[in-house]
Amino acid sequence: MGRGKIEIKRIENSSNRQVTYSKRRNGIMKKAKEITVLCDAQVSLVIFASSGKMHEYCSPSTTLVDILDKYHKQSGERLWDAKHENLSIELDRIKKENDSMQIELRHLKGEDITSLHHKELMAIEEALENGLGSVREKQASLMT
Amino acid sequence: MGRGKIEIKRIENSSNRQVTYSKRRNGIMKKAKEITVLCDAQVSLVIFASSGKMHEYCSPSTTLVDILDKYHKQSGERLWDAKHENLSIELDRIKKENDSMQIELRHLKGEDITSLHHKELMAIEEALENGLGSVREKQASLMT
DNA sequence: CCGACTATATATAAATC
DNA sequence: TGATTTATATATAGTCG
Repeated sequence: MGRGKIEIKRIENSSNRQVTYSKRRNGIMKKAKEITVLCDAQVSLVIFASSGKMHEYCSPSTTLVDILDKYHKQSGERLWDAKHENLSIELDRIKKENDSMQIELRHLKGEDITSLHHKELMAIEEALENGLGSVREKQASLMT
Repeated sequence: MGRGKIEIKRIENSSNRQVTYSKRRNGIMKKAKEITVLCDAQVSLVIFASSGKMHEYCSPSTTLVDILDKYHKQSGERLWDAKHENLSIELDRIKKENDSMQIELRHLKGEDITSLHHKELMAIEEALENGLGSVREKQASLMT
């Protein structure tokens, strides 16, 4: 709708794309407001430009959270739970990583080693000797 | 836009309202798809009719969860509940703990120590000596 | 890069089937 | 009712300052 017809495909010229983006964004926002008023609908509209900038519209009389809540109920899709689950999984993973580092650290400090066997102790001893070697070398170099 | 101009206020005739709703809903959906393609934007659009029926559009290449996640980051608004927020705070805390343990481990292994000063090196050296002492003592006791 | 300005393409209100 | 067809209102692509 304009001087010339355009195909609906990515606008390659980046400044044209930006201009079209902001014009059309305004257009959609306006339409969203209109349908809200004309048909008393509830609308939530969130747009991210490729630049990462965000714009949103949400009908007055409601909030994004309300709309998502209704969405949640209607679609049966568990938006929150899914998000929640991902976080918990990551938390678990990192906690495990944490635990094993903590054990390694304790061992290197000579703690909690009573239950270790000869082979494991040898490995720790070697690691400590190597570390000590590096540190002493560094110390020496600082003495110039 | 049509045979007659209309004011932007609630359409009182309910069947007209319904008709206008579905026409305009289609229009907005189409516009949303177009801006997505033309300007590679990411769009999430959720509409509830007054009847309670829902319609949604979400750009391909993304999901509502992704968009909400970005929304959350940008707006700083608390879309997620308190429980969720706590999880994410804990995750951050544990990640930091993780990082500092990783650094400590590296130092004990003699890695990444070039930027350390004498005092710090001394502390590490002492820790290593202590560890080595404990480990060797344990080794000796195993030899019965 | 912006806003203002058209000429045209689209969307859609009302009419019609 | 609901789909299709107009006649008109709007949106907007390209242009200019």
